[in-house]
Amino acid sequence: MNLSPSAAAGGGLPDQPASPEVSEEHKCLNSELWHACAGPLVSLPAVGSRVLYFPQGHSEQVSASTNKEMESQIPNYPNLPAQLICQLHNVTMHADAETDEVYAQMTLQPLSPQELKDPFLPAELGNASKQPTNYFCKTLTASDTSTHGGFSVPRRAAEKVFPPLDFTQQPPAQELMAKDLHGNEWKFRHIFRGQPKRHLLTTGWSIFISAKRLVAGDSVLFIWNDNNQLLLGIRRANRSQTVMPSSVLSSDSMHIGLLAAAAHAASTNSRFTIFYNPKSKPFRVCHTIG
Amino acid sequence: MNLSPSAAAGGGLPDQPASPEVSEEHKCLNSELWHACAGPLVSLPAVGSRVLYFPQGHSEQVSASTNKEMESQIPNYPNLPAQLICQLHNVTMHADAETDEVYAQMTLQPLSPQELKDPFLPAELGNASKQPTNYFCKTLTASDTSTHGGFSVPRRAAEKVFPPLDFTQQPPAQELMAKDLHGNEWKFRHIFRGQPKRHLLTTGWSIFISAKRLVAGDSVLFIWNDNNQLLLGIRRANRSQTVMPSSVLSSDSMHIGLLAAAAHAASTNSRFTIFYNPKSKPFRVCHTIG
DNA sequence: TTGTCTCCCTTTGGGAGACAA
DNA sequence: TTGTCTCCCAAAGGGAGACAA
Repeated sequence: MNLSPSAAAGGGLPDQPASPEVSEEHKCLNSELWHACAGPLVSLPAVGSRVLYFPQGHSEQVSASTNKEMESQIPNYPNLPAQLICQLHNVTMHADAETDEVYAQMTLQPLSPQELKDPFLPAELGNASKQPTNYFCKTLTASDTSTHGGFSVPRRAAEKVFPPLDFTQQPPAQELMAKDLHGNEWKFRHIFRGQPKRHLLTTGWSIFISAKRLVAGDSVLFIWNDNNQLLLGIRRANRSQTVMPSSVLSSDSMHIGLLAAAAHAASTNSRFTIFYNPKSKPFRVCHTIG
Repeated sequence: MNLSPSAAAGGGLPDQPASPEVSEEHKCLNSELWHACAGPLVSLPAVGSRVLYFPQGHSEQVSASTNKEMESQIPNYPNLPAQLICQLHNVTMHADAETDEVYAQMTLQPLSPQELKDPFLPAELGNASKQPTNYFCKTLTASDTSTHGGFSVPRRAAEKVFPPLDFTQQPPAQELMAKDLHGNEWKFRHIFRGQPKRHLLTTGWSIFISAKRLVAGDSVLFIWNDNNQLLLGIRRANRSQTVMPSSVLSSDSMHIGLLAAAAHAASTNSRFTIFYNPKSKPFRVCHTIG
């Protein structure tokens, strides 16, 4: 049993350096794919804009997503207001190495009272999330994820997003290459066959399904980027939460870390970094006018 | 492809409640299995004893184990000494849900100067880790982990640890049930066959190997507990580190959380919780005499 | 004593059209 | 239009002894 896409039949997984985390920093994750995966309700504030950050809300969200409960008291952070008005210095888009779920890393800097008095013209006011048009998203059926056979491509989706088939061939078929969020390539046979005729992805599909551990109810989405590359993203259905950082940090440290980092930044007006998971409860970075 | 042990051929995986983390708290992980997995160099301090805790060392260790680098400055914790003399209030043994690697959760309380003056008689001084005798540990070979065939049991190990076979049968064989660190049961066919004769685990073995994602170089260990149950633990070979808590906490928060929790506890003499991973660099909870 | 190989046969599962919702 | 089924055949894989380190 070989779950890696580097296996014979599947697409070639490029050799990974020791730390995938580091390598990911170096290449830019496709913004349209990120937004397509995040969904139409998610928008990222623009760099330079002012945002409201709620440390307590964020802490609760992390707590919920890791299924951890507090074991002891949380220290009080008298310097930590319920909400911080911050300037957004940096946003980078990421995808979890295990699950392909998208998240963003943001560098925030709390604004001093003086800076808050400064006039502020928001450069772009709430730039709505630009959902790409040249894409399709399909929720996987039991047949799509079964071991017998491949993926049934909705007709309009195939016609809109996949390169046109050569219908002089019998049957019409081609090889598709698609890059996932980490830049790994996956190879699929795209064929138009059956009675009645329909578009299917066959060879390569089941390797993708098992490598990404997709099940019926999860969604896949295909999209073309500006660089004429086919991209492939995932939206996982909600399911029993994974319990992530066991054996590394106690839940106390996790909570306190988040609050302490914000408190320290607030008292020194220095930058701090948060992870924004668009899939959690409504996150509390909001656009605001200074 | 079904990787769960609840599948037809394998042992029955008991129904899991929504949160495995919580359920694990309720049952007591077998101490001998924990120590066998942790190895002979690891010993846990006794509850009530005094220990030295090095927050900075712990922080660096977590940093190394998660492959995360700091993105911004760490605040200074003026109240946080380089080492804290603490009383150990609680120790619980755990195993990572993903990897089965053992770790311990400890509740520490920094001692006040007054308490430090109190006479202190260590109840048990450095109780050496009690390695069980009725156990064996084998490093898996390429054959043990290949898809063709099962697990070759070293002869003495099988005779010492497995129930004796009925040699009047031809071939002698029995069914073994073994519980892993999470209490899940795995079923194996134990047979004595071949030319020359040897002990083998066949049916059920490959399901275990793929479910636990074991590879050649990893080790398995079998042990009997007081309750007459066969237990099954894992020691993984060192390999490229997993990058654990991505998309949950920034590395900054992780560092700061650990230090801030210790600093807060130190200044208030309140209890705090740490995770002790015996596999990392020598950890810095040391026995000490008050 | 035990790790690897190869052989044999069962099981799994890709890939096709049939058929029905 | 597309989800599921079944059929057919290729590939994967378990379980056995052979053989050698």
